[in-house]
Amino acid sequence: MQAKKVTVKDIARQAGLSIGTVDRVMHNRGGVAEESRQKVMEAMETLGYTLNTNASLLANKKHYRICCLLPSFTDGEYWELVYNAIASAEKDATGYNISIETITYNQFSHEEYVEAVEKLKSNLPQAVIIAPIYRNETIELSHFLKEKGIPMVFIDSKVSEADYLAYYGIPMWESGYLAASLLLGEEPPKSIVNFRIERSGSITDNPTLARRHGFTDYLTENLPQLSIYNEFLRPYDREHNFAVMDKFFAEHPDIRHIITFNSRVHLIADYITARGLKDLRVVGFDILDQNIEAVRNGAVKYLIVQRTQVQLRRGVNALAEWLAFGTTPPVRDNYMPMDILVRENINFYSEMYKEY
Amino acid sequence: MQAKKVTVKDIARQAGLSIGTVDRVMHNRGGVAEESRQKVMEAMETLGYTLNTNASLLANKKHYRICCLLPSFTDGEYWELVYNAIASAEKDATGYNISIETITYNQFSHEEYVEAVEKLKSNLPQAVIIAPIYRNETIELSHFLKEKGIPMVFIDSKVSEADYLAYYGIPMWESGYLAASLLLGEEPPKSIVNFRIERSGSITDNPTLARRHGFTDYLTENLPQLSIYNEFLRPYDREHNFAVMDKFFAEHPDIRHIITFNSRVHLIADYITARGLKDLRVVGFDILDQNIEAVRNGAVKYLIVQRTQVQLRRGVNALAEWLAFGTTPPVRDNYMPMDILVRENINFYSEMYKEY
DNA sequence: CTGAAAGCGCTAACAG
DNA sequence: CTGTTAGCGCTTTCAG
Repeated sequence: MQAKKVTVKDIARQAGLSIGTVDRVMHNRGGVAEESRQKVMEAMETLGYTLNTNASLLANKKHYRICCLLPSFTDGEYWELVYNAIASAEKDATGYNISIETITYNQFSHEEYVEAVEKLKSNLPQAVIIAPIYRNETIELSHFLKEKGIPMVFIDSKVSEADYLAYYGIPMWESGYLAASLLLGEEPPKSIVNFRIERSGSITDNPTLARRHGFTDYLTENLPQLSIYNEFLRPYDREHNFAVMDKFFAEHPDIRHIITFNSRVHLIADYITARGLKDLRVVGFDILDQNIEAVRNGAVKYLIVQRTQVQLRRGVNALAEWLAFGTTPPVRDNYMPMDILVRENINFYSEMYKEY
Repeated sequence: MQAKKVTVKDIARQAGLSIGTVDRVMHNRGGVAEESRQKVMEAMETLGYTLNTNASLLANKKHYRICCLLPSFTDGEYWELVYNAIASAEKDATGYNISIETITYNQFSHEEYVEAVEKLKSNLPQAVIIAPIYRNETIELSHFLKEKGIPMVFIDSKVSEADYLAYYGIPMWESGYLAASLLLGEEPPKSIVNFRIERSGSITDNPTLARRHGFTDYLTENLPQLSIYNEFLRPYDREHNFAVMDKFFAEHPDIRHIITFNSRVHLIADYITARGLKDLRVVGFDILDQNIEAVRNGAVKYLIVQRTQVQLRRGVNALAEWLAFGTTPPVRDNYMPMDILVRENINFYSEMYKEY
C-alpha cells in the first residue's frame, strides 16, 4: 500500500501493449486479441493494479440518470423519509455524474402504479431504484429493464421473482418477530390489540404482511394461548380513531399491550397522550417525527426503525459503481439492521438520521 | 444541478483573472491582491462554484500520514474492534492519498502512554486520531499539535479541555443511563450486582466512569432504595472468576439482575452458560464476538453497542477533508447512536458491522 | 502579485 | 485489432 501506485501505463509497459488496449480489456470493451487480453490480465495481476477512481471519474464524461419509483406521501409520512434519503444519497453520487429523478404513485391505486411504470419506461434512465408494491407489474418491469441492460435496485421491500441487481432493506418477517419479543418478552398478557389501518383499495402485496407473519409466528411458538384483537384506524380521521379506541378500551379495560405494523403508531400515541393513559406497552415502527415525539414523551415504549438513509446510499452506490465501473455488489440481498429505540437512546439517533 | 458544471476556468474568465489566481484565493494561499480576491469571491458566488473533488484529488500529489493512538489489545478484545475499524476507514480514504499508522500503548501503564505520545511527536504525521486515556498528557499533546498546525480527532472518548478538531463517539453518561433503564425498567428488584474488572494500576480517567455515573444517576432518580453489590473479576482468570461468582450467587440466590460497564460481559455469560443459570437479566456493552454469542444463546439479554466503524470512518473523513480541502467538520462533538441488541435483531447487525 | 504551462491517471475518439 | 492523442478540472511549479 505504501509503494507508488501502479497505473495503466505501468501495466501497458509490462504487457508490452498500449494503454488503449489495457483500457479495453479492463472494461471488457471487446475488440482485443485473446493473446493480448491474457497479457494484460497477467500484468494487472502481478503488478497488483487498482483503478484510480478519481482519475476515472474525472475522465468519464458520461452523465447518468437514475430514476426512482416510490409511493407518494404527505408531510410526515413514511415515504417522506425515503424521499429525503434519496436527496441525501444523490449528493454522495455527485462525483459519479449521476442525477436522480423521482416518480411517485399512489400506493393504493394499481392504475397509478401501472402509469408510473409506463412513465419510467418512456423516460428510459440508465438505472432504476424502486420501492415495489405490485408484484406482477414489478416482475414484468424487471424483465423489460433486463432486456435493455438497465440495472434495478430494490429498496424497502423486494419482489424475489424479479430480476434485480440488489436489495437493501430490513428483513420484514424478522421485524415482526422482533416486535413480538419486545412487546411480549416480559410477563406476557392474555390478550393484546393490533391497531391496523383501514384500506379501501385492497393491496394484494402489502410489505407489512410479512411483518405480521413474523409477529404471529412468534405467538405460535411462544404464546399459543394469547388472543389478539384487531381494530381499524384511519390515517386522517382523528375523531373516528378516538371513537374506535374509546370504545375498545371501554370494552377491554385490561388490555395494556398494543402493536401496530405500519408507521402510524403516532395515531395511537396521540390518543394515549390525550386521554392520559398510563402503563401501556406500545410497540411501533419507523422514525417519523411524530413517532419520535411519542417515544420521548413515553406514549410509545419501543420503536423499531430501519436506516433509510444508509439503505438508499448503498442502493444508489451500487448503481453508481455498476454504471461507472461495471462492478456488481458483493451481496445481492442486503438485509440491513433493525434498530431499537427507546426514550433513553432516541435523541442521539434522531440527530444522526437527519444529517447522515 | 442539471446545468453544466462551473469550473475554475469559468470563474477565472468571469473575474478577469487567471486560474492560478483563482486557485490561490480558493485555498487561501495568500499572495493575492485584495482587489483580485474580491473579484474571485464574487465570481464564485454568482456562478455558484463547487469544487470537483475528483479533479482536485487527482491533481493533488501530496501524500498524508495519519497517526492513530490507541490502547493495545489481544484477540477478541474491545480495542480490536477499533483497530479493525481503522483498516476499514483507511480503505475509504484511499482516494485522499492518506495512509494510517497505528501506535498502541498499554492502557494501564501511564509510562507507556507517555512513551507513545513521544513516539507520535517524533513521528510527526499530518494528522492524528486518538483514543485518549490519560487526561493531562492528552491536553498537553493537543497543545503541541495545535502549535504545529496538526489536527487531532478524538475517538471513543474525549478530553474536553484539549484542543481538538472533532469527536466521534457515544455519550458515555447516557450509555450508563440507558443500561439502567433496560436492566431495571420492568418490575425493578431490590438489589443487583455489578461485576467489575480488577485493576492493578489504577487509572485516573477511566471512560467507563462516566458510564457508571449515568447508571447510578438513574438509580438515584428512579430507584433510590435499590442496593448494588460490587464484585471483581479478572480478564484472564476463568477459575478465579467462577469462584467469585459461585460464592456470590450462593450468598445471594435472589439476585437476578447483572450489569457490567466494560466490554467483558462474556466472562459472565461464560459462567451463566456453564452453570446453566436461567432467568437472569444481564446487560452488557460492546459487540465483541463472544458477546454476540452470549446474546444469541440467551445468556445476555441486552447488549448496548456503538458503531465503531462509522465513528472511525467519520473521524478519518473529517481529517481527510481538513487535509485535502481545509474544511472543518460542521459539528465538533458528534455523539453517535447507541444501538440496543437483543437475540432477535443481533444477526442482522453483526453481519453488517463486519463488512461495513 | 499574476499568468502560463505541465501533468495527475484515466477515457474515448480517431487513425491506422 | 492496436497505438496515439486530446482532454476531464484542478494543483503546482516557474517565469515574469
